[in-house]
Amino acid sequence: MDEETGRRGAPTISEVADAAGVSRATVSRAFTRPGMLSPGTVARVREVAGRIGYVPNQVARALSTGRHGNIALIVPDVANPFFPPLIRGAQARADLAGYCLFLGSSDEAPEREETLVAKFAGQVEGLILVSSRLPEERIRAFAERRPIVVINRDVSGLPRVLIDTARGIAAAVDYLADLGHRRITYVTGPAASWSNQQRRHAVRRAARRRGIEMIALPAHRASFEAGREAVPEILATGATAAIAFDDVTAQGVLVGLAERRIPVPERFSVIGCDDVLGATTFPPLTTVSARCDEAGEMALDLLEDQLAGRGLRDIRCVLDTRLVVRGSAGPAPAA
Amino acid sequence: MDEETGRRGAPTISEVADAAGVSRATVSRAFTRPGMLSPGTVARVREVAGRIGYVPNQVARALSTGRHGNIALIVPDVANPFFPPLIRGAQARADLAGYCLFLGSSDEAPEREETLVAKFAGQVEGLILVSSRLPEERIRAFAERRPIVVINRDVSGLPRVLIDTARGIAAAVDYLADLGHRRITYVTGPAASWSNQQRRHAVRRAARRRGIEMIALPAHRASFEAGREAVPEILATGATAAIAFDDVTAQGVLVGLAERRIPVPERFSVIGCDDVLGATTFPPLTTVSARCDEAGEMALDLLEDQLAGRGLRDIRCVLDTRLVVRGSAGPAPAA
DNA sequence: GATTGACACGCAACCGGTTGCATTCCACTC
DNA sequence: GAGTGGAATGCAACCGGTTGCGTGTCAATC
Repeated sequence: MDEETGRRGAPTISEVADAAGVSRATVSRAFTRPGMLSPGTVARVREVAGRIGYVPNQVARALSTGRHGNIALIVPDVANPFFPPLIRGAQARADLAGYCLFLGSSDEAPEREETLVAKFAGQVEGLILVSSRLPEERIRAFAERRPIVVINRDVSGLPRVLIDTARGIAAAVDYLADLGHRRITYVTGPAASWSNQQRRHAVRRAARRRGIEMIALPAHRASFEAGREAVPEILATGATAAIAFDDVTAQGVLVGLAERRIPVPERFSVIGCDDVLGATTFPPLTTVSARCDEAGEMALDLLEDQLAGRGLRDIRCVLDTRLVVRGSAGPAPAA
Repeated sequence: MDEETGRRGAPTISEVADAAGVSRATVSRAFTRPGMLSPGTVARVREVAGRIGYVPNQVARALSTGRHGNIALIVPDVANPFFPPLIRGAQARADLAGYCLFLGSSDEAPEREETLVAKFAGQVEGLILVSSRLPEERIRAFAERRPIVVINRDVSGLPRVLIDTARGIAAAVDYLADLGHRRITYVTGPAASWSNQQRRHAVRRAARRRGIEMIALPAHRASFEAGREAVPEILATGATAAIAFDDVTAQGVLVGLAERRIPVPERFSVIGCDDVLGATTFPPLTTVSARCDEAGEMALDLLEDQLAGRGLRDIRCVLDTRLVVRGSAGPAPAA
């Protein structure tokens, strides 16, 4: 008993062994391989263990077996609503497989991500990196030490899951074109982001195919504010609709328009991407669903395969997307 | 080298010792107590270690020292915007103190929280439980094993930080009263929540003091939808303003009002609580700031004190709040 | 020149589990 | 009654670090 804190050291396997009159090996097996022991012994050991409050020490177990039972999931920013569904998906799968999920948030800073990964690497069996901001060679270096699965980052040679918004974006452009829009803008996201590049190209391609004009506007900062501040520029282009890099940016656009008393969708149409806001905006946001939850599930399945020794090293899972029509896009206003 | 995966076992302290021609103890000390060794030895050992890619094994270290260098932070739901600022605050402090923060999300389910805490308990030095949904005796039981700090839960005997919204709420009621509102509603949050009870009482007390009428409306579900669905009931009371349990609920109210083309704040005023949405709504939400980031910082500081052996076991930190005026509340409409 | 003490380093035990192998016991077969 | 095989359990090494204590070296002191 620690005098200072009143907290006593947890009972160890040896104490249980003494109390039950068996060897430490037997206690260990009573928990890990009960089939090896006589039913009576198992019951007796467990009873004693329960009585004195013994809980196997995970750390010691990990040291001798090399298996920690933990998986780390690192995201750039927990505050970004894109990630929680993904986290939840991964967590559900981790539960099923008996793994404990450790979450880390890097605040979009590569250095923080680096230290986070390094610290986690020693305590988990594998890691999932979401929208990693790390240089590719660093990711590869870590992958030498531990199995790694990446999400939304196309690192060849590693298992990766990519959300392919191209199809959904194309549907969004078609939708706008069908509604009579002839000039649209794309409000850009982080320049370094794989998703942003992919989305921007998708908008451009689809617009060209439909013969409508597309103007890309650089985002000066992150997300919401970027969207809000882009509104004057958007309007200056003479466009009648905007597709935003993500839902949060789209929400910014929505607010910027509301501030100028421009009714949506009557006078201007807005489409987001990711479908993370649900119907919490006004008007409810028409958006491209990214199925983030499935991305999380899939990443965990891939990692599990790696850990089990089965599963390919170089596998590229692409998740398709579709347009979710709500109320923020409508017919182009008469000129 | 593992034939299957191409991944080799990490170099151990023994390999470094052999390569550098010193004992394992010396290698260990070269990293943990360089002052004990001659500068030349330290340099040589580190050089060799770096060359063969040695990284101290955290698990082994934790086993022998009992110090893991990890802290767990468990929240009910990462998707709730209340938590990210708190997480960030805690993380910043953890960095400073050299701890690695493990995050867990319990999805509001006590059983999940229970297993999460149990799994984490063996691998961290201490835990922070935010808005825990666990029965008090369970929290106490875990606190026997590891230092625990709780946030927004008044468990006597444990270090706890409480966000006291009473003052801010009172200011909000005063503000509304000053603007001429005579009947207001409070849109309730989760019944089991400590914060909800506290806020509800605060509204009632302040309303009585100012001699205005206060009507509490039960929330049928969580947050956003609760707010949106409460709008008809709110309007039926004849009230001219609403204070919502939290910002997300307030956002729901805002959307519900917008759907009915009721302009805010011209015809109805809305005030939220927590200040987690910033100015991302339209109109920007007037709200009671909860200083969640500071709560996270403070909790980590308290935990650190516990771990260092200093610090009281039974300490109750109360964070004050204040009203943040934006644009969602205005003068009461003329009757 | 013997004594002393600081310094640098090695030895070996220890943290709390797991596990290959040896041992004991017993029922069963020939 | 000796031989055999399987079931139940113990022994002891091992996982990869940390650390108290002991030893050897060398310069300073008397």
